[in-house]
Amino acid sequence: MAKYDLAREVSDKYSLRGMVFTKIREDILNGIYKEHEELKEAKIGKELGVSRTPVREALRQLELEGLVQIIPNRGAFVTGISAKDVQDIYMIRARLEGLCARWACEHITREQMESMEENVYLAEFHSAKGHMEQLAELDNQFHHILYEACDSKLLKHQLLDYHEYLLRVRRKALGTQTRATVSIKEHRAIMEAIRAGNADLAERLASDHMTNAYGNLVQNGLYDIYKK
Amino acid sequence: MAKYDLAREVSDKYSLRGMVFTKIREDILNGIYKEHEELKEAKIGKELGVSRTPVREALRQLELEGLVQIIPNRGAFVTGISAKDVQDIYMIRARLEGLCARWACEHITREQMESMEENVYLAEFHSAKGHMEQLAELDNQFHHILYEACDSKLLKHQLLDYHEYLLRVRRKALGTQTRATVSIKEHRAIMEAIRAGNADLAERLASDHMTNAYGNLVQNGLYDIYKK
DNA sequence: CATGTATTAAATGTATACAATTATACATGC
DNA sequence: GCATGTATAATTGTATACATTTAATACATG
Repeated sequence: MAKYDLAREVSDKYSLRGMVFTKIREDILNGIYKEHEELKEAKIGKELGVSRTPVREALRQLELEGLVQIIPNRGAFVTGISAKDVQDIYMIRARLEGLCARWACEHITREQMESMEENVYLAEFHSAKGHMEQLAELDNQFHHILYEACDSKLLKHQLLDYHEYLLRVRRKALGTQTRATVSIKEHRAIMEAIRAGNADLAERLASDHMTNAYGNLVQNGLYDIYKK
Repeated sequence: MAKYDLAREVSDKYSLRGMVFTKIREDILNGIYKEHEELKEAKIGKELGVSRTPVREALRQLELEGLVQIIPNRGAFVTGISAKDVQDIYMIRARLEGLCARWACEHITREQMESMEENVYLAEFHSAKGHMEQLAELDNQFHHILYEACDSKLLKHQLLDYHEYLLRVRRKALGTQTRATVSIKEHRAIMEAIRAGNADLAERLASDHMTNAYGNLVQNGLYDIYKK
């Protein structure tokens, strides 16, 4: 579980900078800081009880994450995620999750395979029982296991980026029971393709899984994360 | 030309931090700082005539770029690019350049299309004349035009990242005349597919273009950028 | 001689002070 | 009334000082 945690190696959580980074990041992803809002170093530092230095460093990092835009001598502003951005990310992920599934066919360990199977079983169980709360976390976990299993530091890093970027969007999308049910079926199909070592099938299924998720998102009008 | 420049919007070049960021980045990519070498804030600051503050900020950003690893309370170390990393990047790029070409079919502007055509003509000309020096830059330019034409901020950003990451590798790979000739032919095919609006073909050609480039790289034993 | 420990040195982490830049308010001129 | 210019305030950019942590060294001990 901790093994597939969202925690990123980068930006240690125990330094002030790391904490500030994580805090601002979450506040942006949770909509506490709105699009185009200015993030003033002194104000944030005061709120968190730290000096400007760690705040500055955190903001500079968030710039590279694409969550804030820094205009020299002006300040840091929250860069919103547009509807097109969301669409682009899903299409990009469709390709990359496909590639990830393909590589997982070759590189998945016995332990990871068992984790994945267990994840699918659990999801099916909770879905049948109507425990919707657990499903979001299980969905998270499924993808993290997949990212680990592809055995590519770079691809994993990239997919984690996008995955976290869309956290808010995804939470809402999985709220609808029908999508959750379908999603789990797709997870099972992907899992079985990987277990069978069928790379072509696994790639196609994982890719379609993303396309379908996005289709569901659009269908429910949830594509604009700042409107709903 | 300037329009398709390598310059990144992020990390302004005119602040000290931006300059330090760019400098260290280039020094790593050019092999001046070797793999696992420690980058000490005070030393670098002294060499560049600035204080530790902009150096620190630059290092923290480079961490997110994946070029350095920062161990808390220990220091910043150059993270090398392994042979597997290079392979992974080419495979990832194969997918993403394909997607990029697909989107370019729909979104390319008349002006961009003309730039691309001109680029191919010029490359063919210089190739025939044996002007190898120009080809690397033209190859750069071709891909940058493509990244612009896809009209996706996110995809462009991602591909630029990988593209710059592999700068050194690519320069060497294009050194062989045979590959340069083939590469230009592939550029022409991609260009014509985009002009014809054939998205499926464009995607496949752009994807294969990457696969072939990597194949050439391996064939010439250039995959380990730290050995050769 | 090897090993463990205390001391010292050096590096990073953070806070603060100062400089440079930008935004705001208000006055002045047309 | 509107534009423009200037003074002031606020904010970021950078440098430096201090705190904390880690690494290195010397030395004592078995």
